[in-house]
Amino acid sequence: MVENLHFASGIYSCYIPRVATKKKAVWEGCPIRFGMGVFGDKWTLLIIRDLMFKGKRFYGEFTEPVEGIATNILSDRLNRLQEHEIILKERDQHHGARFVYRLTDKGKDLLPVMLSIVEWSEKHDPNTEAPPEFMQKLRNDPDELRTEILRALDTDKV
Amino acid sequence: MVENLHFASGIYSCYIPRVATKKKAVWEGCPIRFGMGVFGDKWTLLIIRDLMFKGKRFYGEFTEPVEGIATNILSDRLNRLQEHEIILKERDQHHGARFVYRLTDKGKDLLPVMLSIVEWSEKHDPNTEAPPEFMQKLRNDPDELRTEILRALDTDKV
DNA sequence: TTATTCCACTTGCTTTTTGCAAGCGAAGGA
DNA sequence: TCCTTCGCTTGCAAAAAGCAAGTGGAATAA
Repeated sequence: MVENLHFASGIYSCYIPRVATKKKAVWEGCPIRFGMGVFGDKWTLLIIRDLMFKGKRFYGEFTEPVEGIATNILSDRLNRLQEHEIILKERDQHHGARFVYRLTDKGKDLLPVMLSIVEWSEKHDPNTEAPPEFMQKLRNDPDELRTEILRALDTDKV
Repeated sequence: MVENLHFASGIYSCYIPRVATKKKAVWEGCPIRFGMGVFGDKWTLLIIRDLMFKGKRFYGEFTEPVEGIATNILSDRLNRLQEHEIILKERDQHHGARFVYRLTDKGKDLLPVMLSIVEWSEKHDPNTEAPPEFMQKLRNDPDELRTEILRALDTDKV
């Protein structure tokens, strides 16, 4: 039975040596566990969604009450994302009082993760609001869609 | 600037109407938010990983101290996953005292999400333990890899 | 039949994280 | 100079997670 999983047995075995010790959890090693250490909570991927798909860049924009993240949690998650080098923070050229948050290349690399979540949710959420033309593009020409999104993120930089 | 995101503007706009109201969060609608409502925590995807890649099927196996999930949390997550129809629970034919947990089709549909996380983590975790031959297959022939994994999950059923 | 073991939780308690509202200091503009 | 905006920080209440021990049903052993 488990022998059939021989192709995954490498992944299986890779968890054994690194055990989360008391008071000092180890989140590296296993790829899924590593991911959970970075975005294993409700809010992190929602922030990344806002940066990636919604064109949000300013602190204040993230607090808009769509889901309604608390400002202390937002502050904490933005810091963690900076520590993980998934976003970076710079002064706004045109509006000196505020900062601009942008995805790094490492952050942009999360695009396939985001899109696979979108695809799963659109299929299984009976009340999905994912726009049909987006889903159509995602299914018919995902490479083109990814390129478009990345291009938009780059031009957005200015 | 944001105009460049026209292709995603549908996704953008789809968040506006459904606002998480006080004490009654709405997790449907937006695909990313929907996903977070299902697996937006540290443990859920680790359990799915164990079912999908590690051939684990019994309650006791999930508690093995690799990451070390507490039994009350495990119980809670298994119940939630059942409610979401991502896993199902049956008596073990050969060993009547215990139950077998298995992924439903909806659960197996999470495979692309899992694999995209694996790909991202392998790239960005300097201490990754993802086996090279698995990653090679994932990059060279992802369709074949997915098929293999799904086939193994089905034969595993017996 | 009775006793024992295994299994899958459940309970009670402590610790940590989150949520919420208010406040605060630095920078910029009037 | 004063006022506003921005990006947090603080204090406190509520919820969730972690931990260890206990429980009750089903199977197996005597």
